[in-house]
Amino acid sequence: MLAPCRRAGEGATTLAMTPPKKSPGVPTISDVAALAGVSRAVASRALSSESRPVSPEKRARVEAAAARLGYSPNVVARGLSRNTFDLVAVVVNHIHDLSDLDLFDRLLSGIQALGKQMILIRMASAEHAVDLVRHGMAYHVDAALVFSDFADAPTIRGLFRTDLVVMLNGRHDGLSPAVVADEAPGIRAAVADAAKKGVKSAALVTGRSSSPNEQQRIALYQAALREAGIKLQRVVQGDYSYASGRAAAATLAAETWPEAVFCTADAMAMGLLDMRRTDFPDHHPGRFRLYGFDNLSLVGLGAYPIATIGFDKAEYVARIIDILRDGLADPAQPLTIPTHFIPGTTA
Amino acid sequence: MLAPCRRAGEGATTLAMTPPKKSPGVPTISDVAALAGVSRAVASRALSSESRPVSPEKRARVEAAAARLGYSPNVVARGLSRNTFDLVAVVVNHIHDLSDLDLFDRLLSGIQALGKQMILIRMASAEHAVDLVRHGMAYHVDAALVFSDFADAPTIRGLFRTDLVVMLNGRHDGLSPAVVADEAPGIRAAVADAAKKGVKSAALVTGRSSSPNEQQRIALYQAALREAGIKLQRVVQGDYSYASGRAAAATLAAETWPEAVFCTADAMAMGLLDMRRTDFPDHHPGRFRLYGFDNLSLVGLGAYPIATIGFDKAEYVARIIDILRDGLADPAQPLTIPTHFIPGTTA
DNA sequence: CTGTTAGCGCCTTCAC
DNA sequence: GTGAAGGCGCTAACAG
Repeated sequence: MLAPCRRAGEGATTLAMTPPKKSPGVPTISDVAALAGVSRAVASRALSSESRPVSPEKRARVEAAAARLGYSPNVVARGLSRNTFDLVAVVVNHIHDLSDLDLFDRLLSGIQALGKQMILIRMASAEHAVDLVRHGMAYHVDAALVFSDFADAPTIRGLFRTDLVVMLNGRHDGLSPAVVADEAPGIRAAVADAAKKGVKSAALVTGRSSSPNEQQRIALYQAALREAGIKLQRVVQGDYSYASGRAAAATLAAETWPEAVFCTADAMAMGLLDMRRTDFPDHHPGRFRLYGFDNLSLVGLGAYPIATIGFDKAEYVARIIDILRDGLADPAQPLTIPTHFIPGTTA
Repeated sequence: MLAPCRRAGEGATTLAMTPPKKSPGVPTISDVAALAGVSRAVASRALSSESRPVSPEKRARVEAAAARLGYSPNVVARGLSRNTFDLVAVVVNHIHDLSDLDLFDRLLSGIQALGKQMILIRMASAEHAVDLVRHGMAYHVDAALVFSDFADAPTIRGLFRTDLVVMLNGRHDGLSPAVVADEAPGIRAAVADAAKKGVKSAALVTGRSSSPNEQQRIALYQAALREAGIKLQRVVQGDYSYASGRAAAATLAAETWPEAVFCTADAMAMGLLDMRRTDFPDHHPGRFRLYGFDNLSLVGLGAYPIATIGFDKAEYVARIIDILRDGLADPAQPLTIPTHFIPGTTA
């Protein structure tokens, strides 16, 4: 199976043994040109919305012919000569990198609005990726959007045939454009909120601290807490997952529960809260403030009474699309999206 | 921006004005053949893991040359002549059709394991779709997996150049293969579970009842409830969303709360439960059984104390991949995946 | 303005 | 076994 697609001069029913030349198959530009009584070049120009001028009458004839034949250009053949395919690769480590379907959906429709199509690459490991990309259409994309924190910019640039890679994983060198969240304002605001509510002691639940991204985030929390006079009594390491949030709850419960818990991911905050609920099903949880990070849509809907930190997803996607369309004047300077504090329903 | 990708004989730095002929650009098979001292045809055969025999020594020379040059075939050119691109389109109405990232992730890695790449199409409207698909690489895919309930099989077949479309949206005609969940066993088991626990009255929260899929599901619930002697005291219509679950809770709260609530989507059950929690924050919710549908991974993790109905996602994806690889012997008969009842932590 | 001619890079007969 | 030659469908370059 996975039969090749129908080609020119080849009907859907592949019963003909005769050299398929004029079968009622997919029409080519030659068919259009012949029907319109012009040369292939003129037909091509008339249809390609090109700058080159074509006489109105011929253009009309060509368009009529194309419509009558139901012609649509073979983008592969076009690609081979124009050397562009209107494809954008989205590279993820794991699909969950696109932590939020909302974001993903916006991105997809933005790319389509640009007249491009999205090809999705799951990059499980670096070596695997080379084969994967080199032997597939992905190699020929016009741009690559990198969410996977797996590879750095040079690696990715070497992997695709395009030079336009947009780093969205925090790992930018000065050469490829990047969009990053400015986490400082959101974190400061969250900590300030806690301080305002009289919190004196807190715990921090982190992700894999190996990533430079996460290290910086942790540093921001530490600085903000110090500044606000809140004692950071415990740091627990998780891995951004719901399950690791549950584990963190167990760890924290072994000591005095802090007045506030900051998690560097909403999923961890959710797990932590659910674990508390499970542990004390009939007992109203002791008053503590819970802060997440990411602004997952589920949290925004009020499913979990936690406060969170996030950026405007629409703006984030808009910046990415801008870069795709116009490039970035100065790739040395990553584009920055500010984060905000989002008070929860019952933070 | 969105500059065309580098092509053969074209270095990354586009400073040369000379006709790029032997620049240190992307190597072609001609370069390999020249370096190996053989003809292009031999090089092609040696590299294409073809059945045609090539003398071992020449093969070795070709392989060495390819390795030294870092040659990788241009899949576009190959596609143009072989007429297949190892691309699989995944058609969604809205990205949320892939209700679960787990499922999506499995699918993506399954497709990649097949040596194919996934191109993602968001089909907002039918007319829009034609242009979108026809003018992009998507038109040339080897297969299309249709999750969007937007279009029926004939429409989709007319949209792509391939005849292999796999209907995963429940809208199968007899011509294209389809994979559907057999919802009866899961629903019967869920209702039986309620009956066993002494439930006498229940409500049903449904999705858009316009879809034939949903209508059948509703009928299955009705039949099972009747059979189990449980009175269906109320049917509330939602739209599968978390928000509509909250709304349903409000509607139900206006009357006597039923002993059990069955929702045709986990997201609705989650919303319904959270709404109850919000309404009675300090009050242990009256004893009622809550049943969802979909087996979202969040539910499986224990985040929500609801029972649910679902199928084995690994098996589901495996069936799809099977079809991609081998086709389906009898497309008239949709492939069926049984659903199971999954008792919740505190159903 | 238009038509002719060469490719794009690969695969595939078909002769040798 | 091997190589030369002719497409695949379209577009860019070059004449008219």
